[in-house]
Amino acid sequence: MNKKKELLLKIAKRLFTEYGVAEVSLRQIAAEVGISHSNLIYHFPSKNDLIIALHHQLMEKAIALNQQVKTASHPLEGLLQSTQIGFTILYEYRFLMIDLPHILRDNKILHNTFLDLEKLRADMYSIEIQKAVDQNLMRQELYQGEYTGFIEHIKIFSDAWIASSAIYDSPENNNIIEKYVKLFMGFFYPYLTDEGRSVFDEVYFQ
Amino acid sequence: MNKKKELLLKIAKRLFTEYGVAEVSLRQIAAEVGISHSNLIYHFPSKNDLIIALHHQLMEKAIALNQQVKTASHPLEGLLQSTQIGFTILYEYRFLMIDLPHILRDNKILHNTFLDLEKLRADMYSIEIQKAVDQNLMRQELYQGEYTGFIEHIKIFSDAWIASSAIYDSPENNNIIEKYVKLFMGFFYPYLTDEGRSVFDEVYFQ
DNA sequence: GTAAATTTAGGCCAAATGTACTAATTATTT
DNA sequence: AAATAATTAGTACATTTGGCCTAAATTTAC
Repeated sequence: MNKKKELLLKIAKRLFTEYGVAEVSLRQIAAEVGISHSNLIYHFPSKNDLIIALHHQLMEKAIALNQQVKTASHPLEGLLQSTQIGFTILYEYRFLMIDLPHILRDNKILHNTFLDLEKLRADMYSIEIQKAVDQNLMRQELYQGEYTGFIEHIKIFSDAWIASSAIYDSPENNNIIEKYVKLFMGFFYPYLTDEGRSVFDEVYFQ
Repeated sequence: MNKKKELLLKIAKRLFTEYGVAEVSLRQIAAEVGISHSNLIYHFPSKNDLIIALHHQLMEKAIALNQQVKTASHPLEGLLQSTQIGFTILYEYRFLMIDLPHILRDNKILHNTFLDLEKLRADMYSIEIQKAVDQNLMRQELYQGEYTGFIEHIKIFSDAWIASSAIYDSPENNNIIEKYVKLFMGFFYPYLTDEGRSVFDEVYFQ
């Protein structure tokens, strides 16, 4: 990736975050960077190309950082670590999540990427929960399909917390990520066993 | 409310739902109705006025329908009923929730309305949960603030399920509302007492 | 050092949009 | 019936935006 392109993406990301994807034009971005409209188009022919490139950046960072988190002692610890990392990176690219339906509506490729990712996430959660059940950290299902529903809950939350934050949280608040990581982890608490709870408290409250 | 205005709102709602708020212009709406662009502007000077009027419709319907649900025998039954009603009405106006951040970004009035509504909802949930705890249908908190977090979970879900559905559900699926009402009710299950669970099963599975 | 490729800028165009103004038509009131 | 108010249509204008083409400038390759 070019230095120049990285600069363009950085500024595009800032403007998208500040004003929303729909409200920012290629001309505005070019003006902000200090280059001509044509020049920006030379590098990124359309707004969609910028968005795809930024999404690509996000994925690269997420993959790179998550490979550093493999030595968790418990499923719950790994979960907390990857949640913190994931939420932090995602927040940097929050314009994607804030305008997600709008972006995916006119971007079939990205939409399909999201559908694929959703399946991966569901599998990942499913495996982690199974591990936690096996280690007697989480209880058995109370009814058939309970954890399937639970996974739906946390998937929707993972997609939605940024948009929710954009609506309800004060922009001055600088504990946003911490707040939503905590809320996310709170999803698990009622499903934990007594043992799970003591492990959880230990991991989570240092 | 005028017959004419109602027609305009109906068609605007359809177009917003189908193509997204940002992608529909006043000229398109006018063309679809079969009136001149100027005429539409006479009734609704801007897109925002249409959105505010539609939101007003939504609130009127929600208030009217919820007044018919006062005779629930349990908090859980009332919760289920008002959830079903609320989700059904909201789904009719789903364009509002799908493009929510975008809409609220350039609509301070509606944004403040949402912030106020959020507080009302939180209080309502808080009261219902307290009732359920008092009636031994839901358990006590396991830790200080557990139900505060829980209310955050269900508020975010309530705001987000429509956008999530727009992204992940097949448009042919016609059990969408049922699916998300079920998911919503599933949030409560792990917090129920044994008694709460038997009541819940009875209410929910007829 | 020269040729080729890459990058950059400027201008032009067509389409769309919001806005405003005027005139005509229709409905309502008196 | 006449006057007044409400509704509707037409038009024109400024702005913005995405696309496209050409030429200049800069970098890279040979």
